[in-house]
Amino acid sequence: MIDIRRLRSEPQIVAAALARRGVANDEVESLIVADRRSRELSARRDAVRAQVKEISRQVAAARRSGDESLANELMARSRELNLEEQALAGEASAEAGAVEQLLLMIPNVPAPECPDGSSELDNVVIRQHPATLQDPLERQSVPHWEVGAQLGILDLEAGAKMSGSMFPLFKGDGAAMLRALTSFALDHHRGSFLEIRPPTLVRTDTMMSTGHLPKFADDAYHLERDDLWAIPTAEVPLASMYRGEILGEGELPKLLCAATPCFRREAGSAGRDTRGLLRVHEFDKVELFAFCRPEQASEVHGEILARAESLISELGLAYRVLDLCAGDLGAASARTFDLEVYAPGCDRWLEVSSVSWCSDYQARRANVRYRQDDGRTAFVHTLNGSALAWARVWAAIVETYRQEDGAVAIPAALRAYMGGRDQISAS
RNA sequence: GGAGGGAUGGCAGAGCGGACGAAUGCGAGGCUCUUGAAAAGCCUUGGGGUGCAAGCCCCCGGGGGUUCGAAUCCCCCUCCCUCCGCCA
Repeated sequence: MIDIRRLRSEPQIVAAALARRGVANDEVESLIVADRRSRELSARRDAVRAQVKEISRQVAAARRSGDESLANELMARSRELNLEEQALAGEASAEAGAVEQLLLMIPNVPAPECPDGSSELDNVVIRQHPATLQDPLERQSVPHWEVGAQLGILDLEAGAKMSGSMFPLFKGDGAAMLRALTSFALDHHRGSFLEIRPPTLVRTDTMMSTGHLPKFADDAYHLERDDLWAIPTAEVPLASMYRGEILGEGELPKLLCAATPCFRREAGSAGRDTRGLLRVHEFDKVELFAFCRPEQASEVHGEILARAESLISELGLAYRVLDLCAGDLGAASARTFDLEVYAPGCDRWLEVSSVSWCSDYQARRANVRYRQDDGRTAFVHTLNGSALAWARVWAAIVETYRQEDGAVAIPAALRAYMGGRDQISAS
C-alpha cells in the first residue's frame, strides 16, 4: 500500500501522481478525510485510557496502604471511565477499519519516469530485436494451434474435455519442450537466484500482500471449502516468504526464482485472444523475485529485465521491450517493462514477461522490513519478473521454427534438454 | 481426523493478576585499557501509532472475554512439536 504519511504531507502531489494511472481524486480525498477522523478518535480514546491506567495504579497503591474505601471509590470512577473508553474505542476502530479498506484499494504511485497514458495503446516500445521483422511474404504463417495439432504435440480439445476451454494439453515432444524450457531457465538463473518451489495454493493474506486482493478477486481461482487461492503467479507466494520479518541489511538483495503453474480466470477478457495459447487459464512460468534496499532497486530491476531478455535471445525469438504507461501498470507496480515475443504464424506480439518494480508497496502490505546501519528499520523494495511464461513462448517457438516440411526445429539452447534432438516431426 | 505440549525482544530463555515493554545469557553498537588486536570492565540496544515537543497510547502468535488492572485467567482461531490414525 501507499505511504499514508506521504499522503498527509504532500496530498496534492500523491493525488496527481495517482491520477496519472486513473485513480479518481474523490477516492484519495475520502481516504484523507477518514484518516484525519481516525487519528482524532484514537487520540481521544488514548487520553481516556491514560486516565484509566493512572487510576489502576492508584488502586494498587491504596490497597497496599490498606485504604479499602479509597480503593473502592477509585474502582467506581474507573468503571465509569471504562464505559466512555469503550464507546470511543468502538468508533476509533471502525474509522481505522475504514481507512484500512480504502488504503487497500489504492494502487501504487507510479514512478515519475513512467510514460503518460491510459491504456496499452500508450505503452512505449523502447527497443526491438531484430529491429525489423521478416518480410510478410517470406514469413512462416501457420499459427501454433495448427502446427501443434499437425505434429500431435498440442491437443486443445483434450484439454477442454477435462477442464474446459483455455486449459491446454501438451503431448509428447510438446510436453517435453515445456519441461525443457523450465530446466533451461532454472539453470540459467542458478547461482544468482535461489531456486524455490513454493506452494501454489495460498491464503487470503498472502494474496493481499501482493495487491491481488481485495480488488481483483474475480481474476483468481478460489477454493471456497478451504479458503485457499490458486496463485496467478509465483510472485504471490514469494512475496510472503519473509512476511512480518526484519531482514539484515547484509542479506539484501535476496534474489529468488521459482517455477510454478499459474492460474488465471481471465474473467474480464471473455472472447478476447482465445485462440490456441494466446490466453489460457493455466500455464507454467519461471518467476524471478527480489527483496532489496531502495537504492538497489534500479539495478535489480535492470538485472531481471536483462535475464528475461537473454532467455528470449538464446531461444532465437524476435522480441520487443515496452515501457508501460501509468494507466497500464499493475496495481502494485511503480514501473513496469513488458517483453513481447513475435509469433509469425499468427502475426502477433505475445506478452511473455512483465518486469515490475513495486517500490515499498508490497513490503508495506506484507510488512517486510530491513534494519539499516543506523539501527532503524525501513521497508524493503520488491521486484518481480517472469523469465519466462512458457505457454506463449512455446507458441512463438513453434511458429518461428516451423520448416517447409512441417517439422519444427528445436532451438539450439533447448537441445541438451531434449535428448540432443534437433527437431520435432509428426509421429 | 484424534490426543497432548508449545508460540515472549535480532537469537536463546525467565516471568503465570498490580511499579513488566518485560529478568538473564548470547549477539550488536559505543567507551576504557592497548602500538594494534584479543581478553577484561563500563554503558547502550525491540517494534509501532500520535504529537512542534514533553508526553500519551498500542504490541508478549492472531481475535474475543473476565477485571479497577492481563504476558499472566477464560473462549475461539492459526502455526510449530510429539504420539496415534489415514495417505501420494
